[in-house]
Amino acid sequence: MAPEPSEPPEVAPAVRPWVLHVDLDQFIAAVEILRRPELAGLPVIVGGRGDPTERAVVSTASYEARAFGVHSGMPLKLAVRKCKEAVVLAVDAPAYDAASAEVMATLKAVPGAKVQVLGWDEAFVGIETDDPWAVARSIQAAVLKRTDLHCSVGVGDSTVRAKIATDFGKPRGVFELTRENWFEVMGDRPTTALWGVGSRIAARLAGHGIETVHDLAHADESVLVDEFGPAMGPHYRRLGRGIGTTTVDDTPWVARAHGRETTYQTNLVEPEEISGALTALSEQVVEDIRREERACMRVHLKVRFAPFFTTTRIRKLAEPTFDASVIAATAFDLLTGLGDDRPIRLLGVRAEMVPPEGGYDPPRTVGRGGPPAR
DNA sequence: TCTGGGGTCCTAGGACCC
DNA sequence: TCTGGGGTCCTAGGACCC
Repeated sequence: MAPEPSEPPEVAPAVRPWVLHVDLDQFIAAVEILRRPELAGLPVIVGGRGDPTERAVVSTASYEARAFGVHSGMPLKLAVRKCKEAVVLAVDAPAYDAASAEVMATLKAVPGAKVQVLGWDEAFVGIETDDPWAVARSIQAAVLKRTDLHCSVGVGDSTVRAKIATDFGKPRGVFELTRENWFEVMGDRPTTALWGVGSRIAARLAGHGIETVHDLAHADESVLVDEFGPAMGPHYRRLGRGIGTTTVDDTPWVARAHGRETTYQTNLVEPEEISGALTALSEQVVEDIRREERACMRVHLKVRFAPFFTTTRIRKLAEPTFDASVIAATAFDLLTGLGDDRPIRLLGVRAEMVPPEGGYDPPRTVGRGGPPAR
């Protein structure tokens, strides 16, 4: 039994490892507004080729456009219907690559920081400090000074908590989420508030009466194992408690695969145009894997038939290859094997590459965010 | 309303081997 | 005739994230 202290101890804050999650505010829209200052304050939507009559979705909307109910992932046609006065711009990936590189270089220049890049506009920063808020503020200032871009920072004692904290800080703010305030902040929120729980998982959890983060944290582990398996079941319960890795992994990211996919403005029907499309996609994929000098060992075909049915097929190749015609022929063969002659809206070809010497270690979860390796 | 394009990882079940 | 138990590899499919 701990004695009651007569007065609170005056202790200096200890130096501890912290995880900071840095997330740029409306990144893509912000980059566009930087080079077209006259757009500041206007509703800006970036998506597709900038033509709202085409099949495309919103990549990012400015805060002004979001006020109209426009958000990422929304069909462009619907977005402009909601916000008729919006300025619609084409996606310019090279511009965002360049801006992103500046931001990440700024983060890597923070003394003692380990940086794990998660995407164009976000990264974990691991740092040992007695004042994570001061570090967060200095990062915001440094990024703004170098790139004219604003960011929000989540401060946490795990990657999961830091990542989730950021949203509460947006825009341009800092928010801290730790073991101390986790349940106070998150306990009553729906499970979808967790990084890695989407609508499908949430629905399966709800089937067991698990609706909130608190419910998940205190759920019967055997129920979760039965529903989700021995790896994912316990993982979801840990997620509900905000428990995750406490270290930031700054080893360079190694891609497992490269793929290209295209949604056709008019559906494909003729075999010749289908095989032509697969050839074009395969050639693009080969450009990417040649750059990495890692051959294709498995071909993934993705097909979206009209009106809206998507399926994938995989085939391992007898020999690793850089030959686009082999990849295209394999994809065509997989497509033929489906025996489905409905018109095609989308085709995708992905090349899974030969792993580097010694395999993938450590396994990375970039772009997924969540489940533990192993 | 009508749904992009880039990724990663997990599970289940069948084939096959010892 | 009835049928083990362990392991690996492969494919199909699902789910999630930015």
